[in-house]
Amino acid sequence: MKIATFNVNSINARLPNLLNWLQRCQPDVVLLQEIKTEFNSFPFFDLQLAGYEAKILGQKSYNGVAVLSRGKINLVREGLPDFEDDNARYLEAEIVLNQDKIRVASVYLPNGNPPYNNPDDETKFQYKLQWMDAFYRHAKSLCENGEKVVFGGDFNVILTDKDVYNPKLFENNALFRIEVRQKLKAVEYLGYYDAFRVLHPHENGYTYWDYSGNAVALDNGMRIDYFWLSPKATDALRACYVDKSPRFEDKPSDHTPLILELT
DNA sequence: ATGACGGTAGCATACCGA
Repeated sequence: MKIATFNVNSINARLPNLLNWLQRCQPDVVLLQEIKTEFNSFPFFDLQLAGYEAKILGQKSYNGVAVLSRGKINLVREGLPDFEDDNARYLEAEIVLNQDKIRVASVYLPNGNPPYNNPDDETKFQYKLQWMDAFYRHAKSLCENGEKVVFGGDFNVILTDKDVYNPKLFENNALFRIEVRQKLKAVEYLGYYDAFRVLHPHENGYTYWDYSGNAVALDNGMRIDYFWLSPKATDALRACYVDKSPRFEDKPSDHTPLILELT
């Protein structure tokens, strides 16, 4: 089973790029982030023609997450439990494919940096920390039932120095501050595995390059998209790798897909 | 310190992003 996570930075702006990539990659399940649209303007029909059913938690202009699958999708929850959230950032589903059943979630963490015109405003950072606490609590409740759980998405956290091209530049950035790294580490200590890092201890694994500053050519990237697997899912882990190809196409997202293969 | 670049809303410019 091939599962992908892809922050598309608007599904409607990205549709040709996304459809070309689906055709090449042929994933069974796709977790999308930043679809930036509501139900009524989501391209269900184009995706159906490409062979995918879709469940979405949409939002106009910002955020928005989706789960695509070639098999049946049973919606489990929209948003994190016991957490009031104005933003569409979490969608959990049960996928049944070839008599295999897994729980997947498309996850889009808050960025957490202050607005440019108010650099001392910590409101967004506090929201990010609260969001991560709610995610931790939910991840903890799921790790106790021993099933295959796959959290995939844009976690907006640079875990270590190795996960960014210039750690010094990001010292005070909300993606790299010690508070968020500790909170994501805490999820790992619950018993979840960072699928890419398990298999590739030395590669940088960048999944994001800024649009500006010739970042792709200079490989000025960061690893902020992850698959976090429960122990049962990790037992089935066969491969995890970055597919950089969509980043070189016309009108790319600033992220590129991370691919997971389970036996 | 600022801008580089891109998307959306909605029509000029503000907001968001990582």
